[in-house]
Amino acid sequence: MTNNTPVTLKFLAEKLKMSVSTVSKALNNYPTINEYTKKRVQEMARELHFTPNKSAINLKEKKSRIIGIILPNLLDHFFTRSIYGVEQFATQNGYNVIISQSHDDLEKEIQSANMLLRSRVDGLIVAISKHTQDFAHLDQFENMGIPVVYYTRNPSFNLSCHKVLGNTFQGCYKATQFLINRGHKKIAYLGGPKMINFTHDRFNGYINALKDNGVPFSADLVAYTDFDKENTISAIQNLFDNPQNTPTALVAFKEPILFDAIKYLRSINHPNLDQIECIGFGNTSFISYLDSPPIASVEENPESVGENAIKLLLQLINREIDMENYQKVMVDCKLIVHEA
Amino acid sequence: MTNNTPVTLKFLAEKLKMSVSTVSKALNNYPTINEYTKKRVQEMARELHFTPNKSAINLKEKKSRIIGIILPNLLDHFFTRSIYGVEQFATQNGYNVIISQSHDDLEKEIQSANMLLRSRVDGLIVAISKHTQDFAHLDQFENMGIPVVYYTRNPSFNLSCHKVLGNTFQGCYKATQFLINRGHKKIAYLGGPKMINFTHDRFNGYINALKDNGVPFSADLVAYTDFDKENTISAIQNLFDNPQNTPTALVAFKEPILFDAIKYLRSINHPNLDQIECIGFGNTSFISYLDSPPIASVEENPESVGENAIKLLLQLINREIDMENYQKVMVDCKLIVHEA
DNA sequence: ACAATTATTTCAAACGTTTGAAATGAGTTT
DNA sequence: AAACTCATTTCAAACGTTTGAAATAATTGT
Repeated sequence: MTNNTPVTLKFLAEKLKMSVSTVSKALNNYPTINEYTKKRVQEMARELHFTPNKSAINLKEKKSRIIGIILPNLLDHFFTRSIYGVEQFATQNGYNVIISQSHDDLEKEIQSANMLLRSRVDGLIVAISKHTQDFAHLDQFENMGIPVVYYTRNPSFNLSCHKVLGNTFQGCYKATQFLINRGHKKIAYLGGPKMINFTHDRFNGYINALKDNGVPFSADLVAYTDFDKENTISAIQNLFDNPQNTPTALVAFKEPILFDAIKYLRSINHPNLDQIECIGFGNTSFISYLDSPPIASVEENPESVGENAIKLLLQLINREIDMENYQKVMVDCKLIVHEA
Repeated sequence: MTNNTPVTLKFLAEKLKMSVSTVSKALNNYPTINEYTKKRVQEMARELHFTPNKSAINLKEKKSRIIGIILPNLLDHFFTRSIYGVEQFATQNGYNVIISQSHDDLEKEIQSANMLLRSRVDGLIVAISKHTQDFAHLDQFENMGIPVVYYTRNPSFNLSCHKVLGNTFQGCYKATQFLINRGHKKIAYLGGPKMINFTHDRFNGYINALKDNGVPFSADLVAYTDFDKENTISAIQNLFDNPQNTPTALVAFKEPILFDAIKYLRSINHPNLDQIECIGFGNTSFISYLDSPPIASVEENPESVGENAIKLLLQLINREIDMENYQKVMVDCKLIVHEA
């Protein structure tokens, strides 16, 4: 049932014995085209299943109505949820989205960037890989006048770029404050990989909450881990190695890390485990299945982060905001207290 | 720092004082072009950051080197993992991937299909929405000579399409067999939404394993649920409502459903909960955090499903397999027994 | 009936590439 | 010096669309 001649404007024009431009204008509902003509053209187009060729349109219009997203991976629910926000708003505004995973690999990120550049995306939203230090592959876009919005993972030192971030400082502050309010004095902080910049923002939130409440800070109560399990366990061992002076609460960088930590403490039958209250970033749906769930979660509102990123990007694309007028948008976190 | 004149072949040609075709051929490494010329062109291209315009190429070549994926959503790890397989193999073969979520909404699925059609994807991989009964929006592709591979969720009644499926019959058979081998006689089956076709394949796997082992079947031991929590609970109530004649094992359609079930049984303090052995489809990473984890999981190998889908699709695109020669590929499931 | 006005359609160029055919240029051979 | 090679470059058309300007057709006023 395969058609051999593709259905193009030209083909329609020949069928209808009129010019290509009339057909084009009729389909695009130009006011100068006679209503009856429009009807005939549209009917024929429908009948023959005419589908405009986007490549041709892009070429002519010099824009693709595609926006690109580069992110580390799709297995992290933060990112998949953020895409939801992007896609929703993009589609509403007539844009399509190409998602490309870097798998936290710089080489792959460069490849993704190049392919999106060749595809002439109208704008780019990117969460950089763990290893991105050099930004040549991303700067290309701005050099070609294509706006870039960094979201979540961004070059922290660089002020000359547009950013949309979770207000992770505030999230960690809230979490710490919450634990202090519940009477905890020895609150541990388990941070994430040090090269991810907001590890430090969270730490600052933690520190500031302590300070503002007159709770003394102790370096013994701070440890770091990457997402690796063994690493987490040894960090936890450091934090909890002193049985008579053990933390009573824990703020963790991300829930999977927290779960590993809790699991470990259970496995060694930590004496005060029941009294330890934990909070992690993420608000995973799986929490409801855990037997000793965290007392609360820091909800980072990824959909909102995504939505803010695409909103900003569209403003840049439409030149409603000047590209050199660098924006920084912060999305608040919300502390979700889980029912007992 | 925005360039005003875009760097095109023409622009390079003018700079180098040669014709557009020479530049094009030089960049594409034509043998008729002088080596020194090639060097000069390539150098200039690099220097000016020339990026070929994919829309123009697509238009000329009549192919996009893009393959489209439509799937219900990205929150289900089955799908995100399957994408991994697709992307990997696609990239290796010079194809890019556009992912579009239907959110299990038919209208959205139709929109996605149309946009991918306009983008002139070279092939389509699709897992249909729960509500897809009519396939006009997907048949369009085949009518235009664009191959379509259905994966996982597919029109079960339709033999005239290419399919890549998890061998869900075999997976459920294995799970049931495993439980029988462990001495269970009263094994419950908790199925998924009836409109998802492989709900029935799994049921058949269950039934056949019972039959092959001479274990009597009882309709009381079968219940269905969609992904809704209340629904699951009432299904579980039906299965376990008779305290003196309760199942000793359970095979569940999908792990989140299983987790809801277990959680409910705990919440009512079901007397024999400790003896009940459960298996679900999915092999979620979160299992390791559960206190009463399933004894085993049916691993559906989504990466492999994805990889098989893209492999088949590429063969169809390259006309190595005739489009009318409908293929059906089954990917085996693996039973993963969790350590105690 | 003829110009003037308005409605409608068509022309033609452009977007950035690719590619077979034709042209050019530099050597060779006679 | 004419004729022939061969290497290299250029021409020109094509892909499918959009759009301002020009052309044509239909309607109105006088």
